[in-house]
Amino acid sequence: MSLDALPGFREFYPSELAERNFIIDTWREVARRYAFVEVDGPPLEPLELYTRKSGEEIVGQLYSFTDKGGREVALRPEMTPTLARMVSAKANALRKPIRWFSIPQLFRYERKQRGRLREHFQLNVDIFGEADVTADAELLATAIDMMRAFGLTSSDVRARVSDRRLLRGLLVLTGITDEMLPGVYAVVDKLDREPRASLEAKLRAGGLHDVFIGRVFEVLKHPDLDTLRDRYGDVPELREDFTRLARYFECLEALGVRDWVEFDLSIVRGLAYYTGIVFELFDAKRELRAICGGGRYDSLLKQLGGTDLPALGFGMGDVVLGELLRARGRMPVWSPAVDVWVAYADAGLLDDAMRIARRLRDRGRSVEFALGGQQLSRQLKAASAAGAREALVLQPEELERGDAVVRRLDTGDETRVRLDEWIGAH
RNA sequence: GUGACCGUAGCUCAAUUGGUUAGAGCACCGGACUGUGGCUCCGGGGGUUGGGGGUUCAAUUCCCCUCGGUCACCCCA
Repeated sequence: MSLDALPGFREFYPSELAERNFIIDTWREVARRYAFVEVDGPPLEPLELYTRKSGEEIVGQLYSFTDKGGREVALRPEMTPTLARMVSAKANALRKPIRWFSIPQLFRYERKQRGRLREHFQLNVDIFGEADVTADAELLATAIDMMRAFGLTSSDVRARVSDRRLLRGLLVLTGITDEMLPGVYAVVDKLDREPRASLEAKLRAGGLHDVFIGRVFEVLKHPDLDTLRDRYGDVPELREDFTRLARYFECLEALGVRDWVEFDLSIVRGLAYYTGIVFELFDAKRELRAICGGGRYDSLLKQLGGTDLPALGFGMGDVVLGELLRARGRMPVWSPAVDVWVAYADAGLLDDAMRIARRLRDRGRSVEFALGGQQLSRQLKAASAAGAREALVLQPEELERGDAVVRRLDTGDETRVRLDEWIGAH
């Protein structure tokens, strides 16, 4: 074929679609346990929904075009702006806190890489209208419980959490101003991936004096919470942040996920709109990209021109997660499954086979038979290949008497049955 | 967007220093075993060697361009 699928877009053959469905079904099931309800929005949105504010980072990677009506439109690169609009439109009518999840297919125009395509399915779980840290813990517990539902353990997957308010407070103490913060966040985000020298160079290029640079690294060399508290716990401006984080970990303990989580001040997340506790889930061996990321974005709804509601949420894509599940042997191997194969010894019995298939299908069974008049040995071979558990073998004389043979395809055992009774028992 | 490496049937790979109609295994379809499958044997379809151009008597093999893939960077979901 000369017309291949576009780069970065996937075709799902049966086994691949089965894997995708396994992931999505598990997401739905756990979201349901946590009492989140599912919503969805348009896959195509006005371009301005993303260019207006959101993150300017996204704009360069938008899958956008002009439609036939002259509108500038974009395939959705993320779900949050749509959700923000939906919440704002009915903010007064919706019971708070609003607990929503959605599983949109998202699109980005960028170079394909491992774990990163131009299209993916992403679970979004969000809570709107709750400012208390309990909601932050509930959200992370949901993400972690999903890992558990996939059969992964706390030695397969780790969660790292931080709080942008604490990080900001610590940096402000060192004399960093709000204008310098974005540049510093960008460097903090790369703390464990790049050598210190190149990070310092970046800060310097961002206009920071060496004095500040030294102080920034001084703060960041205490990644664990206890050390930070010992050192900065008495600072009045930070007291609230330490109290909140302590409560956060208490909640995580009560929700049963504490042992999956570690504090890491260097987690800031790329998106500019996060305002509070942020987190990432990643494989413990650090072989793959982040599995999931999220946090609190209290001011986003208002910034997008909607209601002023506190909000928090996370996104989890199917691509990295799928890679991890396969690598850890947690992805079910798909095989076809047919309940009953109706085989006929004589092509003249094909119509009888169809009538019997019809009756079994009416009863909800998955039934297949040879569409072309194949010889019996072919039919049974096909029945095995189709994953049929049993074959109903029709013979002219037996059928005349209302009998048939049921052959179990795994053991080869055969039993003679009264056809009507056997069908009725299904 | 930048850089490096790699492109032979659906998949995994062959093809002697460039040498005739590019082969094999698996998979698929069919035949043999003619009231019963998984084994075995036999056969079949399927490749303008990613595409285009160049060098040569001759290119899967050498050179250039292009497209695609992989990895890293960038950026992030």
